Amino acid sequence: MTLTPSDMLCFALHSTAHAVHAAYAPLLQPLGLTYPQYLAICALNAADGLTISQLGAELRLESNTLTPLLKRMEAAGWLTRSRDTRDERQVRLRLTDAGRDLAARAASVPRSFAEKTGFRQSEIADLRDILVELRDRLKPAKA
Amino acid sequence: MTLTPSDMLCFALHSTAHAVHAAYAPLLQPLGLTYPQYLAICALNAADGLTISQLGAELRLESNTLTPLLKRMEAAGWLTRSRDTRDERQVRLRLTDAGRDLAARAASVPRSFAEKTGFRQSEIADLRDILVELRDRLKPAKA
DNA sequence: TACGATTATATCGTGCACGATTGATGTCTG
DNA sequence: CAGACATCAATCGTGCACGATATAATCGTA
Repeated sequence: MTLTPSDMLCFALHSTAHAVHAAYAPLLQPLGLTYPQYLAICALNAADGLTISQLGAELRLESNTLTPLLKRMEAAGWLTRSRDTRDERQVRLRLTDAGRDLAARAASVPRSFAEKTGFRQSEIADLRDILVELRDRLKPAKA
Repeated sequence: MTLTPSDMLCFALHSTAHAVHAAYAPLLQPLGLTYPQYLAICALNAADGLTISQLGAELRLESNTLTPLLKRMEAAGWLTRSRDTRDERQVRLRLTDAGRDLAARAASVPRSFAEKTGFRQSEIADLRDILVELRDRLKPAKA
């Protein structure tokens, strides 16, 4: 009864996440964005001025991943990173005009993706909610 | 109507895959395995003597990812990589005794994971099937 | 048989993810 | 107020993933 990867939920998740990543790539490449950078742009577009920790809480990442990613995005001219004047431990992230423009041009991406899946909006939302339920059972969000 | 990551199916998938990865880590670490290495061991335990392409078809990875991964596993003494004598382009992968032993010790891992989720077996299987459906719509398996 | 495709694997460069650690800033308490 | 502790970001090392490219073996066909 040797279980093969195809039998496993974990592998279905792993491989589907990669497939989704691959499906996003051609939509994001024209914008010069990687997928995690796209998530960061979306998060900041909805809530500008987040600290790295706050962005990390939203994306479930930590500074060891975010710092280099954000430095690349800063180098691309999409955002600024500056120490909070009240608490110099924190770094505030703010979209530049170019970054806000990019966010606007990326707004159609989720719709294009949804069409690729062929799923109805309700199916997409249901699946999302099941996944979030599973995720939060395995690893509750912090703060 | 700026969409944030929490609204998106893609992010739910992305973050849940990471959470599953993190949930597997403490189960695999005592065995000295990473998650992709665990998948490779399972695939080879079910079907020994695969070529790199065949393993890649199962895991949906290519030689640029698999070659270094398999070299590390060979260095750990879990498998052998040898050119097929009939077609020297291909590399055959075979578990060593240590590799087979490792597969046996890893057999309980999926059960431990399932318990962590708190989902019933039927729920796990249903979710797996939905994910596979989505994955194959986005990216049909090759060969 | 010779030579142009095709196939299988390997290599290289970049980016993401994460455990472990470091250093600087801020807070709390004796 | 001083020293212990906590918090925040950055750094380092390792492994995975993937696009692009290279190299060697094999196949097909003129």
